[in-house]
Amino acid sequence: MKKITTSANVDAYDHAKIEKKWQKEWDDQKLHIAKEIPGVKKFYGLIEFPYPSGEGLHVGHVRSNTAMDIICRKRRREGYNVLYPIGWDAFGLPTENYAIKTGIHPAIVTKNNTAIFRKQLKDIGFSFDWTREVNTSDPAYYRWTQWIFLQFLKKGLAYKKKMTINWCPKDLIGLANEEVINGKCERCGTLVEKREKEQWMLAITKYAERLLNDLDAVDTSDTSGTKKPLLDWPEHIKDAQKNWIGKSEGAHIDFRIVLEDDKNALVDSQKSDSGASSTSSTFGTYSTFGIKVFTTRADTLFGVTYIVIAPEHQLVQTLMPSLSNRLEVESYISKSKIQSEIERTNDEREKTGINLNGVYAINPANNEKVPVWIADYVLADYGTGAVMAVPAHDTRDWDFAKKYGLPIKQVIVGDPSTPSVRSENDSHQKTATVTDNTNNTKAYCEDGTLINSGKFDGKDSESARKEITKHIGGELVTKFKLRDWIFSRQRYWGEPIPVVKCEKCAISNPEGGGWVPVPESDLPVKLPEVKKYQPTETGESPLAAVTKWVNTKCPVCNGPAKRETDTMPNWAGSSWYYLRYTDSENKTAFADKKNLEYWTPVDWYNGGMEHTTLHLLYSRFWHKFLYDLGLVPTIEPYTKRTSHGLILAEGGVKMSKSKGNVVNPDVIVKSVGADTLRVYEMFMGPFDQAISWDTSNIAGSRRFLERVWKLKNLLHPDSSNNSKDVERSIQKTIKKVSDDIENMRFNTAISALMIAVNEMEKIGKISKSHYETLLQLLAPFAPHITEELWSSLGNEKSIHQSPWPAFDSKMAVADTVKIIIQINGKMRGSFMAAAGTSKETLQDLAQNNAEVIKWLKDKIIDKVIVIPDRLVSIVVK
RNA sequence: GCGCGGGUGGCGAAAUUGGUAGACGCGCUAGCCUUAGGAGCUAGUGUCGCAAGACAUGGAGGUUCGAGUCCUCUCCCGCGCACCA
Repeated sequence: MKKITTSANVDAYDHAKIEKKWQKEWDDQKLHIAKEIPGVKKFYGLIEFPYPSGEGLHVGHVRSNTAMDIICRKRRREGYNVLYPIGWDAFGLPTENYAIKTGIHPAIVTKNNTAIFRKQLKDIGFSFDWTREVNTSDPAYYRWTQWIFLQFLKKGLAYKKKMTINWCPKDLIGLANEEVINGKCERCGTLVEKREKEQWMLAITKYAERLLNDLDAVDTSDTSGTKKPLLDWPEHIKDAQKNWIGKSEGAHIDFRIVLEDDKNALVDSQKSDSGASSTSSTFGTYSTFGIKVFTTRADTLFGVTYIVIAPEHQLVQTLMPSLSNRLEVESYISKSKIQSEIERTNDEREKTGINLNGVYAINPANNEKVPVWIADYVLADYGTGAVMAVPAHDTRDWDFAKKYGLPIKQVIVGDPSTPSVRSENDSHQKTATVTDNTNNTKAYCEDGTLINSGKFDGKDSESARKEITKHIGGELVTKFKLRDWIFSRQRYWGEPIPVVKCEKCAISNPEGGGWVPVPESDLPVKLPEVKKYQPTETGESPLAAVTKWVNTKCPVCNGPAKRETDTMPNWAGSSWYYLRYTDSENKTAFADKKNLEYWTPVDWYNGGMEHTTLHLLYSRFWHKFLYDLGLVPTIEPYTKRTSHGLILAEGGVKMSKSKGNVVNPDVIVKSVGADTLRVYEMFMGPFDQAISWDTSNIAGSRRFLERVWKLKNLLHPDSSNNSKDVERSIQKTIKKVSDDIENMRFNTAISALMIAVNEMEKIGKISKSHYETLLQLLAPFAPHITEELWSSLGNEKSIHQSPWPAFDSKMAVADTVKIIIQINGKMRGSFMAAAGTSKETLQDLAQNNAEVIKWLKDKIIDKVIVIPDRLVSIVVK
């Protein structure tokens, strides 16, 4: 028969063979190894290095890695010297937990897992520079993580502090605030508890202002005169960081505390044996025995009807002896202490509190005497741990006042031009003793005009804030939600914190608490072998059991000392890995200055939204710190940041081992090839949006590549008969694919390539040069098949070293255009016209168009709008 | 509650400055080719309608010759933060 199956088989697209062949070839040619070449423009593309979990590579890794791979491949062909490195964020709990279960050393587990990841990544053909691979759990790497910690210590930015931490009773680990989600452990979902523990802290709050301001900094190195932002980040990522840092401008205002005895007489606090210091007993003068509140609404000061302080506030203990309801107060405090985080943050929960009987505060604005309450809706660790309550203008205070029958006093009215929340005659009531002088059903929280505020009546909120603060001797201050970073973990599989505790030094130098840094020359402090990885109930690291390791000599006094057994959180190693990539083998510094100057900052960093407030903020902090020490040349680490959307399982749920819906990329690579997998993941939908995996759609991507493969059968030796149309369509494709890659609109880039292939198939013959251009555009997406076809066309050098196709705008201009005819806004016809046809001619052609005439019959033309090269819009009556 | 994203065919989605809504792909339908096909090729495929045509981008208004796109109000979904004074 006419069977051509054999010859077809010979010619079939054999992805397995092709992909293996070229991966080896590229390796042999060292095609993707980056070298510092002074004078040649560089591009540093970065992906978040993976945690080598036992589950293997996730299809989500493939999505983000492919995206950056495409960009890097394009940059190389645009003449950039490209660094696209890879490594392992290898410290972490899952590995340690696995070690606990199996007894296998985490280092072994890590080694096995990275080997699997490495093979998986190589099989997909990413153009990583594998010679710069880093591993955060490698002593040669964490030596420098420890070294950076010592610099923090030296500058006083690392300190140990006893504090209440979030404790996960399941993982037996302390958590950073950032790792607690809705009162639960981020990793295992267990309710966290509060524990008192000495913790190493990093003073990230010292950098809060700069971390915030530099988000909107202007690039001063750009001398072109345009004010280019320093960070090319999408606004939503900047917003997320800004919200997290949480700057608010407000004022500290002092309220004097007075105590009232049984006879309702005011007694100065000095007379009580509270131990508080007071310099005056005269009503109306300033007393140091007072309470400082933080407020952003000093304009509402005249509306204060009570003061609330956090149960943990020191003043409560000071006042305790003077309280008549001492037992109740004590019981409230102990109750709120054991309250779990989840209860405290539940928004359904009603506010509770208790009055401190006999304790009053004097409003510095009007000398009014208001009661003092404690309530756990006031946070001890924000602001001053005390607030002035203005129920008329704050929702929380409103709720609380309504519940406990506290007075509500309105002092702000809305702009009269906008609907007011209150009636006219209310504004003339000026009484300090009303229980509720508003007719409102909720707090009015907007800015407005002041009333009931003495000489400030009629002022607007904004100016009143400053004036009132000044008037009563308050202080304008700035607060941040950001807290210092809890840097200790009581676990094994992390970087040991390189300090020792020396009792002798603690006596001679009490400032440092006896903590002595390990000399830099003694780094790294290596993790010792342990028998058991199990963390302890007491909250001590498993390292504490290794007495031989723990007992050491003090580097200062040579006396007996004990090593710190806490380790660093896994955010430590990832806070500076992008710097190590520039010089991964360096043994004398974390990276050579010359290399840092050449490669940094990272030009483009893609990663997940989930790292916006943790990793991204932490690493910016470390980078700025190193910049201050003169160790890195730029104030920001990442010039451009983008984020990818998650890949969900079919049905829109998260992929997880337990649900059994995890897609293994190996299986796809084996059955349809890495190129198909790459094309599919780029085509599946908008890159920055979450999307569900859909196996049935992979066939379309495979089909597309097969059609590209078969196009070679349409090669025509005579390229002279290429019509201008074909040329134009190629140019359009160059433009579209180039632009789309820059904007990470990979789905439409592939769609444009599909359109080009469809057109070529339809025409039935293609010239070599057009085919080559198509392959060149497709090459970043599908590097193997394009390389094979490119080479079969007789090219000796790799397609990935060929220049990126140049867009020729002249060739792309069409000489005839389609003109749309609209009648009363509805499309009624169209016609072809030469590009640049005059308005008059177009109108004429439109009105005489056969399809249009019937619509114009018996109608009067009211108006005609002509958009040249586009449309003619006719309005008829 | 606040912040950030989204709502367009059966499905994933396209749509420069407002200018043919649904490109591209999946799926589906019919036909061709095959011993066969989860292969390939051709044609079709928003909804209603025989058709002419009408109606269609979460909903309601508005601006405009013209709105998925701009304005006002509103509903729903996802993510983040969450008593931050």
